[in-house]
Amino acid sequence: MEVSLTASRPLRRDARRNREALLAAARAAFLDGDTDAHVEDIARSAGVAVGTLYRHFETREALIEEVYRKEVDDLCAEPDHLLGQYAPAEALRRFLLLLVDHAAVGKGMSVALESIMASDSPVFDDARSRMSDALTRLLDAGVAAGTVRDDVTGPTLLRALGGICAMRVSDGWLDEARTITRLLLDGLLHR
Amino acid sequence: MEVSLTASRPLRRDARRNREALLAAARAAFLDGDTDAHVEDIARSAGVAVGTLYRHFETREALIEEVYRKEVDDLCAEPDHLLGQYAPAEALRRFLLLLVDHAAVGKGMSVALESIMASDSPVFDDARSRMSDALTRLLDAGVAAGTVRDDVTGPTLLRALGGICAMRVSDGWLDEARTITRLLLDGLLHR
DNA sequence: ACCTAAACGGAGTCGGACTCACCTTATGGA
DNA sequence: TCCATAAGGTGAGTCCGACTCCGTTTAGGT
Repeated sequence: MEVSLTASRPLRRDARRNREALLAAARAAFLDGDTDAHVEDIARSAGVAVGTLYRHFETREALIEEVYRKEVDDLCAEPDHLLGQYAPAEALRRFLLLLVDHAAVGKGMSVALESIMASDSPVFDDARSRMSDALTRLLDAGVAAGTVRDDVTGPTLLRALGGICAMRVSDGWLDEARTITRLLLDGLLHR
Repeated sequence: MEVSLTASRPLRRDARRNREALLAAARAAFLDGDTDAHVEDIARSAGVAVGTLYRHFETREALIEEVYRKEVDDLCAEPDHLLGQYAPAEALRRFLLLLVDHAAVGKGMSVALESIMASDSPVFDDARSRMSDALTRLLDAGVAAGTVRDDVTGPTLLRALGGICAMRVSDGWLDEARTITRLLLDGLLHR
C-alpha cells in the first residue's frame, strides 16, 4: 500500500553492507595505484564472492566508475565554497592547485580525472558536466570581476586539468604539475 | 669469417617483409582509433598468423610501442628544423601547434604522446628523453633570446603537452586543444 | 514460526592474449 | 644447380581473467 514512485525500495541491510564493502575494497585498490586489480581479489577482500560483486555492479568498469564518481563529487563542492571566501581569481587559483594536490594523494584521483575527461563513456557525462559547471562558475565569477579572460570555457579548462592530472609518474611529479598549473593561470588571468 | 659484433645478422627477406607488414597493419589499426584491435586481426590483415606476430614482437604491447616510437621519431626532428627558420618564440609556437594538429590526425598520435608521458615502461624512456631534449632546445633558444621565461624545463613542458594531447574525444576537440596551447604559450612567453 | 522475495556463492563459460611442436622456405656453399 | 640447414611461419591449444547462472541461504514482514 506504499507509493514507491522511483525509489524502488531500500536495499536489504546485508545488501547495503556488501555494496559498501565492495566500494571500499575497490577504492582501496584503485586509489592505491593498483588500477588493474582483479575482480576476484576485490570481491574477496570485501568478504564476498564475485557473484555478489556482479549483482551490484554491471561490470568491472561500472564499479571503478562508481568509485571515481564519488571522489569527484567531493571536489565539485569546493568551488562554491571557495567563491564564498576568496576573490574569483584567487578562488580559481586555489581550486586548480587543490585539484593538483588531490591528484598527488594517490594515483586514484588523477586516474579519475583522466577517465572523466578522456572516456566517452556516458557514465561519466554526469561527473564531467558537474565538474565543468563548477569550473564555469569560477571562470564566470572571474570574468564578471574583470580579472579573468573571457575566451576560455569550463569544459576547455577541464580538459587542460585532466591532462595535467594524467601525469602521474616519476618523482618530480607534483612540482611539475604545479608549475604547469601556474603557467595556465598566468595565461588565464588578465594582465 | 665475418665479425658481427652486435649486428646479429640481417633478417631474412620474408621476415623483414612480414615485420614491416605487421607494423603497417598495427599502425593502420591504432592510428585509426581502434586502440584495442585484436592481435588476431592485426596478424590477419598483415597476411600472417599470430605465431609470426609473436616471433617479431614480445607482446601486443611491444608492437604498439614500436608503432608509437616511430611516430615520435618523426616529430622529434621538427624543432631543429623550425629553429633554422624562425625566431625561437615563433618556433616554439609552431611546434606546439604542430603537435596538437598531429594529434588531431587520428587518435594515434595523441595516444602515443600520452603513453610516452604516462607510462613508466622503460620502452618509452628513450622516446621520452628525445622529445624532452627537443623541447629543451626550443626553450633554451627562447631563453637565450630573452623571449621565453627560464623557469620551465623540457620535461615539464612535455608533460603539459602530453596532457593536452590526451584529450582525444568529442567534436570540439581541436579548437579546445588549440585554445589551451595558446594559453600555455601566453604563460610561457615573457611579457 | 513461516513464507517469500531478495541476496549470496562459486563452479562454469567465454573471449582474447600468448605458446609450442611441427612444417615451410630462403640462402649459401659444394 | 641442388642440398642442407637454420631461420621463419603456422594455428590449434593453453592460460587467465572477466562475467554468468542457478541452486542455496537469509532478511524481514505477517
